[in-house]
Amino acid sequence: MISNSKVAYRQHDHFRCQNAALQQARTLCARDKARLTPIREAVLRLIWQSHRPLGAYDIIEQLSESGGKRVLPPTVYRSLDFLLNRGLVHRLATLNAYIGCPFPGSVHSNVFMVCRVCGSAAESSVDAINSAIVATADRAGFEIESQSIEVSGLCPVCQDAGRNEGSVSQQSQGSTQESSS
Amino acid sequence: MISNSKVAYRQHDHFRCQNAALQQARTLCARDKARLTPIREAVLRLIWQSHRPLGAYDIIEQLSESGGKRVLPPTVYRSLDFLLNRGLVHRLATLNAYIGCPFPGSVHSNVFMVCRVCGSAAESSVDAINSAIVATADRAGFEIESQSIEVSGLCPVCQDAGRNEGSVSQQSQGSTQESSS
DNA sequence: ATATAGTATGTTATAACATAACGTTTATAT
DNA sequence: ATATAAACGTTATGTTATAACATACTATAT
Repeated sequence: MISNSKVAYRQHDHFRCQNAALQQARTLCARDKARLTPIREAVLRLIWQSHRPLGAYDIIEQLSESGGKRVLPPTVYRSLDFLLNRGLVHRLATLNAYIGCPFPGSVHSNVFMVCRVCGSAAESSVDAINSAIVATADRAGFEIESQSIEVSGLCPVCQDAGRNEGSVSQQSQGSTQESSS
Repeated sequence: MISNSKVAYRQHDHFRCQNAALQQARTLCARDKARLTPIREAVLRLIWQSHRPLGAYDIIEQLSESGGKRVLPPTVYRSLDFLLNRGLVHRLATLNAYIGCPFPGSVHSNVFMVCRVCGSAAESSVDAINSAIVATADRAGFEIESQSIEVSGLCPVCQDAGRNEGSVSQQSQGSTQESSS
């Protein structure tokens, strides 16, 4: 089992997540002689600004604002492809959104738990799930090449907030960054 | 365990699938006093024309052709919403496509196994997977509301076809119907 | 039979997500 | 320095989905 659920939904020093992710990315790219160009790094940094999956057009918007110059879709989608191929980010199909991988480099099949309220997502890699899916595929004679496991619901923090009668939390899921650290 | 993988990928009397699905839909809708209108039934019928998930715009296209009159997106999306809410069809997020549910009415959490080559998809509901996911969510304190489990790869038929050197199969995944019965 | 309330559908427009195609620039190896 | 490949810029368009409002249909109570 490997998971970031303990940290993803809660307040924490998110700069450490972000910096760790960037450092890992640099290391992995250097090892593979892949070029983590400024654009690619900027995209990765934006994705790691929170634990909330980020849409491609949010990235385009933010990149355009910070850089002064208009960034166009192909630029961002190309960076996303690069990061996806290297396992540095994942795409969440149910949201059309992208999230940083907290443990790149390790081969793993993942479950994403996305909070409907705050939008944060945690990733877990669990052998039991994987082997159950493999067993199911085997029974069907199906040869697995890739998989997507996404769960939507309420994270622990938003469950508590709900019990305390909608007082706290309920972070906007809009396109701009907020302290979801 | 409940699955249609034995039939989904292989040649079979698909009219029986289609008719059974329509009959079940009528029964369920009657029971729930929900109106399975002509448009909704036509959409469901199109979705059940094969075991391949069908895109919304494919449905729009086919409906427009058969009806003589242009059908517009909201019409189809509204029917899809109806069918989704009743559990008569599922949406596959990784494909932006819709597929008939072979066992509506029964509460189940599903794995979809989508063949990359022929495009057919089978659905299985497996307790072991479900409980592994529930256990994972529990460990994270996450409350599940919905889930999406999609596996892509090769179905048994296309594996065989591949071994026999790309001779057979390789059905087009285009927008028009073909014998995927 | 008629009013009415609710549900379903028609219609126009646009939002949101993604890629094709081609030209230019930049990095890297020789 | 030059050739090559990789990355990026730019224009255009493809694909999926929904908002908003108008009209029509259906069921029900009177």
